[in-house]
Amino acid sequence: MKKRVATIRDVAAAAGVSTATVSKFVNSTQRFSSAVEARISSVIEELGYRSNPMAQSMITGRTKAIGLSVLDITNPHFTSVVKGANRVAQAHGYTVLLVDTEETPGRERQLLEALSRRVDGMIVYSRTPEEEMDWLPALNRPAVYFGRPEYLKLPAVSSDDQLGAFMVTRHLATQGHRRVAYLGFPNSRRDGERLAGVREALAALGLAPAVFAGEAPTALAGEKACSAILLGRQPPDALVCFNDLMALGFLKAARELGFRVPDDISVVGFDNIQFGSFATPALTSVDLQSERMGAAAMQKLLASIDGQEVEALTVIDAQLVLRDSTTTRA
Amino acid sequence: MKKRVATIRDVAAAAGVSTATVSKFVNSTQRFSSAVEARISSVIEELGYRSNPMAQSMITGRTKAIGLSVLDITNPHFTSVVKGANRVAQAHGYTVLLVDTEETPGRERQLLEALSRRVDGMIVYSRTPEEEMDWLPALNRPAVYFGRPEYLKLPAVSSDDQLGAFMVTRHLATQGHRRVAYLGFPNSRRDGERLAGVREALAALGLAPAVFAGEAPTALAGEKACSAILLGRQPPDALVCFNDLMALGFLKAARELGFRVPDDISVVGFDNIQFGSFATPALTSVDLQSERMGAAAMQKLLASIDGQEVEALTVIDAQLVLRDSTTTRA
DNA sequence: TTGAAAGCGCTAACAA
DNA sequence: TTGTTAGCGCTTTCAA
Repeated sequence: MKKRVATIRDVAAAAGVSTATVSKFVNSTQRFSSAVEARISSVIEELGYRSNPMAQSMITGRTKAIGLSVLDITNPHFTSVVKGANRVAQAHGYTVLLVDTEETPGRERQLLEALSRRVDGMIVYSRTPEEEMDWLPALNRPAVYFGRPEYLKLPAVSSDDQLGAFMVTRHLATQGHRRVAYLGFPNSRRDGERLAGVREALAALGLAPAVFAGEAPTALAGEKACSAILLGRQPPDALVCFNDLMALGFLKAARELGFRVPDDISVVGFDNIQFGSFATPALTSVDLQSERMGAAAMQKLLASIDGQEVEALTVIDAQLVLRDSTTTRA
Repeated sequence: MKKRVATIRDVAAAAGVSTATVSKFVNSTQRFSSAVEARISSVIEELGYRSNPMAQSMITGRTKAIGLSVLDITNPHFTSVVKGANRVAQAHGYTVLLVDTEETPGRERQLLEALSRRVDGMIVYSRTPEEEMDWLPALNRPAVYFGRPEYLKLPAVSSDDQLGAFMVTRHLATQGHRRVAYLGFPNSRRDGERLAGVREALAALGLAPAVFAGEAPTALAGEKACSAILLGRQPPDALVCFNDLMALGFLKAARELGFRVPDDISVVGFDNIQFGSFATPALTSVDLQSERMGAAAMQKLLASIDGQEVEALTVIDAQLVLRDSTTTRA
């Protein structure tokens, strides 16, 4: 016996009204006589009727779903972004379709294009150069972009990376560090801003950073980069890492090489992931408020889906969180 | 000017064929004369036609989407599960709708019921007692369950928690530990199995564990539980924690209390999250192969959607990963 | 206050 | 090889 799900027609028939009436009642677009409403209600209850969201979407063109694409769900920064976005979405009755591009921009376009027809809007955290993302606005769906788009005309949410980097570098300088290095991940859109912040703060003192490049925004890359930084001819007395993951890897490798943080070198990262506080020494970090970023992006997207005007760029500010991986230099 | 998207009818008209022909061609359910195929192709290209997945789903009843519900996306264990599941889904052309129940079972049912009509199947990682989840099979959608269902008749994927706990406890015993304690999280379905494994291994030596209960499966709960464990009258010489997060928190608090791990106490966790290796000392852990679990669950679900027979229970085995938080006792 | 009827964009028999 | 024709389950004028 095939158990068919009840349709609006079944309800209408059983309640002795038209499908139009049921539809309007269910969506509370119109009130009816209490007799009718009661009848419909009880039939719905009895039949266990639930409207078919597909059919509904087909007509209304709205799916109550949002596509969210991140670079790597395994990175706690992105996890927090997802958390924040998801929370807001849920509160508004939306569900999140997750796209993890796994740091491979190749599939990104394909995935998002396929997704675009199944969602009411998308939030995109991408590494692809803006100039190669013309297809995104062309999808003709409300979208929010993470970062500071210069070419793309899309509402965006961004952290203030340059200011964050400036702040932490300035702090390091104030604490007496003079040989500040930056371990970056040049492939990232944010890398330039962070480096600029470091440069800016140092330039005020007539200094410049040594710059190192990691091969990925991961702990492993941080580990690998360590020896070149610490065992070079002019080892720095402070290191600003592109993110906490790299900093964590660096910390581990430094210890294995026999260096002591922060005595030999102060280390800071970005993102303030929770695991920074469980490292030894606990990691000083620039908190970009990842979860708030995700929430802000979702809020913005929902507002724009709702037809509201949204400002072009929302900047979430950075906050320096001091822990034990930084110290004062004589 | 309203830019309308091309429908199958537009394509059919422009190519001088019927919509049925276009449909069959697009879905490659049938071949046509090369002249016709060429004409359709070029029209599709020209009009930028893409089939409307909603309309398609409404008819076929398949959405090419899978609902995946986890307890807390912020926990790296779940993150890895999502990663594994997502990878398999993507490879099969499915997208993942993420549901983060945030450890609050209240919304779970509501969220999943709403989701069930928009997905072809679901994977559920839940904390709700099985007896209260009758609604899940009632949703009448293929589903895969994480754990070992006894009441629910659902295909499942599970780690071998008891064996994992047995292994690590046995190892601790072999290394000379005699006062092994367990810091659990009784709300979890897995807690009982892990504790049973600890008990089993200890019983072989005529020993029994001291059992402590954490208030959440988080690092913070691990921190909080620390003092009661270390400063009690009979402090243990080894502690098995419910998961790595709790172990990490414990490690931190223990250090703050002036204890030394592993000299004063050996500590192990479950999940083998990547951040365990960045703690000091690096955390010994039972690797449950979270990512593989996610992948296995998705594979199983897709197979069952595909109409294949799937075995009731897939067990992913646990592997002990030794690091520096455990040692040998005299 | 209620209902009839025309679709939304597509697929799937079935015909030709 | 191609087309005709019913719908899928629902919303939405528009009329009663």
